[in-house]
Amino acid sequence: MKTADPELMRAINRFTVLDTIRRHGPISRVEISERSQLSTTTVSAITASLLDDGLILTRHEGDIRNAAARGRPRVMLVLNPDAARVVGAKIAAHQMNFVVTDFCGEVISHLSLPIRVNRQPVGVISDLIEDGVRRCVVDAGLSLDDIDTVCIGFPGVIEHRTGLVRSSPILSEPDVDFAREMSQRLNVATIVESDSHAITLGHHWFGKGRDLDDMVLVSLEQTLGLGVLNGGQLFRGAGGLSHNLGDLMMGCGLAETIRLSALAGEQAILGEQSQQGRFAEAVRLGRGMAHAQTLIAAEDNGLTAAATRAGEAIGIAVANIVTLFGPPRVVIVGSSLLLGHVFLTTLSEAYRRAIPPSIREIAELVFDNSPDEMWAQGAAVVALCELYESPWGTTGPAPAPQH
Amino acid sequence: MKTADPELMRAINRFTVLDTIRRHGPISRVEISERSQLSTTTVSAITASLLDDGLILTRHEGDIRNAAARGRPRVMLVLNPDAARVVGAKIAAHQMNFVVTDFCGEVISHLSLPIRVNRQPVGVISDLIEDGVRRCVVDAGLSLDDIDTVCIGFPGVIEHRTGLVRSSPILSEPDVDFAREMSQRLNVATIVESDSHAITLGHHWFGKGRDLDDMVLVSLEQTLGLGVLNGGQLFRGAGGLSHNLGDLMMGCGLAETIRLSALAGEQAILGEQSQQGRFAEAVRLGRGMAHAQTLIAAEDNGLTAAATRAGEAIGIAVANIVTLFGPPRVVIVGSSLLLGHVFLTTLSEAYRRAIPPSIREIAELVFDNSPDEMWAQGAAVVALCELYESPWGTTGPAPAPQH
DNA sequence: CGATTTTATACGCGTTAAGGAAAAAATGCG
DNA sequence: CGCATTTTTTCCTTAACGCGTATAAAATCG
Repeated sequence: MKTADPELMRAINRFTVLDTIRRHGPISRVEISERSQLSTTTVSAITASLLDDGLILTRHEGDIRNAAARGRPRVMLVLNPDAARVVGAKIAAHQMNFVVTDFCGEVISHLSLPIRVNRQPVGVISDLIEDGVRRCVVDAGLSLDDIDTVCIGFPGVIEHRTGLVRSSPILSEPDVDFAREMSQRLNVATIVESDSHAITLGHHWFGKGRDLDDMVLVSLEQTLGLGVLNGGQLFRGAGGLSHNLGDLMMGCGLAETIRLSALAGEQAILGEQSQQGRFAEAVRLGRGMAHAQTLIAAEDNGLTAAATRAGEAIGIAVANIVTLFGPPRVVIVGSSLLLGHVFLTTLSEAYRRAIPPSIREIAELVFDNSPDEMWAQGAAVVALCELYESPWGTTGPAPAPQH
Repeated sequence: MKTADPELMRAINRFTVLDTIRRHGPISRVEISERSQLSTTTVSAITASLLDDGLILTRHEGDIRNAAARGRPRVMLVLNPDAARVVGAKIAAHQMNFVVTDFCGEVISHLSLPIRVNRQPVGVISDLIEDGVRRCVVDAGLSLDDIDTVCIGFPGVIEHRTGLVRSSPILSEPDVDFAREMSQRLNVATIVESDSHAITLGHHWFGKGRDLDDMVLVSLEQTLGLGVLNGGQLFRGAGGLSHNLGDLMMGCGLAETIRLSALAGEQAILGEQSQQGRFAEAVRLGRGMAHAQTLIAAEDNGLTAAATRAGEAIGIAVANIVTLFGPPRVVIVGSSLLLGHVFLTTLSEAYRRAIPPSIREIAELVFDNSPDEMWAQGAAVVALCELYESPWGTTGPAPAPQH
């Protein structure tokens, strides 16, 4: 059971203020006070402390109120981008993406490496990731010493609390302690997180979930993942395990059951054709879905059927997720969206038919195919969230030692 | 965003102490301090306040430590059963159950009314519930004025925050504001909650979930419900809606989909036979499942097939729930358990086959068919939880006004 | 039987943080 | 240049936690 002491109180209120400044751009102390329900006194004390710690900056310009601004002008506060730097990474089967971001989550440098890591030994993958991180940091004009935290987004089932990769399609062995591995290699605090969770927070900060504190995100890539945002925070089930939608069983009786991944996973959609020729080439380059889309446009019957089947299954699964979580919005992301029109309309239609009428109105479906960079940025956001919540100094301008 | 102030701090710590006393029976202050990580000073102050408010009592007997107990003997603290009384109710299609409990959740009186409320007008149902509550209170030797809170457990989709019954199989109309209706009739604060949520908390306090702060409960009655306990608290999705498992879609493609309720709902299992003769009689008395079990034992092929089909479907659904929430335990309750051996083994077997191997070990399945009284008691627990969290006085012995 | 030991609880004090009142700062307007 | 106005800071009060220590209550020992 969590007990409360002044420290917790300070942590909560500091985070509230910092998060308010992050969300609502340049903002004055009074407005923070209004938004957060904290007294102006408290806001003043906390902002003083944040300024003292160098986490925020004052900006005297930009008071965009009524031009007839009388009285003492507001001093606007913004995050100090230079307060910290983090690295976010997204590891996929055929592609690795790295970003370095500032304290605001803005991307400073981006590195995309089209390398197949699928089924490589853990040591090789660690090597590749280490190289990617180092290079991306150098590209940003920084050194690893300038980096506060690294967060690596991995497909599969990840135990966030311990940094354990319980199972991942790109690792041949289970239960890899990747967090420790990378922390040691880089000598920087490293978080390992499910890629779905990363992109969920990414959308919460910068994407399709900016306005909501409750939502669900479904990611359709090599694995089928889920991120649940509840009260502005990621919902991590008991044990902090990430979810794996692909393991959901579709079907009524044992005779006809099949896992969702076998219906709508990347491999299931692309099928056997993808093992050969130009298709295999495209897949190897991480462009399997795009290639499939051109084939579908050219009326490839097999692929069209696969896309339809996958769309239906996902639509039903999403309806079930909505039944369980009742979110106001479902954001659907991932490479499978590249399958195009057939897939999307089938999905939407299946969803519409599967959702119980009584809750048909509560959730809206939103599709988004942001580039891989955004996934890496999401991982960076995961790292930033931890920084935001970590304790820094104490509130208030420390009683300056009298000289 | 929730901000912190001394009031919140106090509320958190008071609750922690109160909950520790409730859970760990007669307990001394030192032990509370050890368990809660609060200093002995704080525990002393808070317990003084709780004693002052009459919520707890001291007991000088019962120090069950090492017999060679030297030093000052510990003073044991227990909840004061008389600190409050609440009413819990479980409303089902053919049966209403009421309990009055003390502050510890112990049942003082229990009333079971075998009345069919199914599809009655809202006014009639309200009348019946009102009568039941009043009579149960009188049976306990109390008057309604002695009751602090009433909680009514309803099947269906309930919005706990507002007390709205969004949809329920026993109400013919949607969106009934039952909380207000009953509050007005009884002139006592009334909570409306999903019956699944009620029995979940009931099991957390007294049943199969006493030792766990994270678990999932699946209830199989007229409706198929779900309760998720996360960190010792009920997980209520966005908007505080309760879940409805019965609305889950089983099946891969649109052609073969069917809702879980159509496979494993009470009506789906009992089938058309239950409309006639002695079976109908049994159903009307709320003994449909028990009757079905005797028929199955007598090798009724139709019913056996139905039970098998339902067991398979539920087993798969439970596996999917575990995939999503990863709880260490799943408690399965409800009248359908009365179907007996065929149903239970099919369910377990289907679960075993449907659960992904990687997480096969994390969750255990537990069956429980406690009597209806426990559901009502669970509703009482819901009411008690609100009382526990509500602010009472201030911490510590108020600085006695100097005379 | 009283002194000593041992343990539990209570009390005083210091620290930290929130919040209210009022002063101080910074600007526009007459 | 003084005054009105709005924002921010300063000072003070209140509340709560934790530390150290005093006190209370029993068991043991001389």
